[in-house]
Amino acid sequence: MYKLITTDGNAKRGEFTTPHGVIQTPVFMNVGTIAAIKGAVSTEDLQTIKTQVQLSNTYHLHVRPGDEIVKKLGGLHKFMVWDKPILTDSGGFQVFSLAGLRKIKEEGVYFNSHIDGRKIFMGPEESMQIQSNLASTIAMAFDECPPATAERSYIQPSVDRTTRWLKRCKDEMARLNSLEDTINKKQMLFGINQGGIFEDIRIEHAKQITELDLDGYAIGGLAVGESHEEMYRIIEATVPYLPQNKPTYLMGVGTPANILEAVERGVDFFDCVYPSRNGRHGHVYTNQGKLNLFNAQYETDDRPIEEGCGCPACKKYSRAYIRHLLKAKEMLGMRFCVLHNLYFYNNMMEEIREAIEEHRFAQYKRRKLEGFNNK
RNA sequence: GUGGGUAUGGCGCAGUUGGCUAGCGCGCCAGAUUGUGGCUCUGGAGGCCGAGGGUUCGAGUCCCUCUAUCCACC
Repeated sequence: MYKLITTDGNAKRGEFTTPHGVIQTPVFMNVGTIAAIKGAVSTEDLQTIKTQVQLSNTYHLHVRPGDEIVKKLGGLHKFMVWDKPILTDSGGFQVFSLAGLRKIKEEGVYFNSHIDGRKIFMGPEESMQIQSNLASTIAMAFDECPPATAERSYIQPSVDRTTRWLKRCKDEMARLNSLEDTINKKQMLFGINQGGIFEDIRIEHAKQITELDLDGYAIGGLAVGESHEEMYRIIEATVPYLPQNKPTYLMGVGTPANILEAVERGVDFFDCVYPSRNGRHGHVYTNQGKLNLFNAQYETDDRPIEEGCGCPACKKYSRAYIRHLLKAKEMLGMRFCVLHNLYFYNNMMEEIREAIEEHRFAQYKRRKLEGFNNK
């Protein structure tokens, strides 16, 4: 259940109540694709870096260790020892982003495993069954995510199929939630809006999926090659046609600046691999922009990544030490950077929520963006 | 001491029967990365080819001397 606390322009400050606790929005979900945030990050760490929601992935967990195994062990929450909300992505994106050979049919998608190459079929029902086995808090609909370069003639039939798939997802989820041995019988389902960079297709699709009365709605198929301007234009055009009494989730986005722009346009949920992946690569976020700790200039820099930052890395360790760890390919270096970046994101979301509550979001955003550009 | 091998960017190596601005891997210096394969990709800097002499239109490639180093033997 989504409760709107207050607004500031189009920016929304809300609370989303789930069976695993309340999510304060806007929120950035921390990506742990394989039931772990890469970089040796534990549940204990997540508590210190203000994580509210973890995101895991249907496709990855289906391939390894297998959703049946996770179910036997009591579901994802018990498996990874995390009692707060978990959102599972449907596997739709992975089918299109990393499976090399694939065939899209009305019933679903045939493709090869990226682990051992074996053939896998996944359709709406399979995705729901896997997510039900994983017992996440929120399941995502199984959709097709076409590239930004896709033409209208490809997008329209693809979106129509995604709509048909969404109805099947809803029916299957309802069936699964009613079964006796289902772990989470209150699993929520978010639908996904598609339509590439065509506003009219986006809007029409938004209207159609809104009728299905799901628990939340995502905007998918963005940040896949189009420009920032195009992305903002589509968000601005689409959000008004999604239900305002449900959370809006912008999938896979993005940079801190992307998030500020999207919050301003009414988005509540975000997720992105940037803070964790960039962290593993030594790129760290600060209020003065992004730093690459591999750069030679940090070799003797004994300052923390960011002065005054409350993350476990900045409290004690220097840029020079972390750079050394990174250069030596020591896991601890990655770990510090990932913890810092996730803290940076989670903390920024907290600041955003406060700014909206105090109706000074526009000012907050402007200052933040100015800082990022200082680099 | 004798015989043999090797000397090419920080390290490890390619460089055909001598032919144009000497390559490659790693490292180094930068840059990409948006519902994650700790990956991958893209640029860049850096070498008077151990030293000296010779042959030749032309030598990293052939010849001589020296130096360094490795192996075997005494």
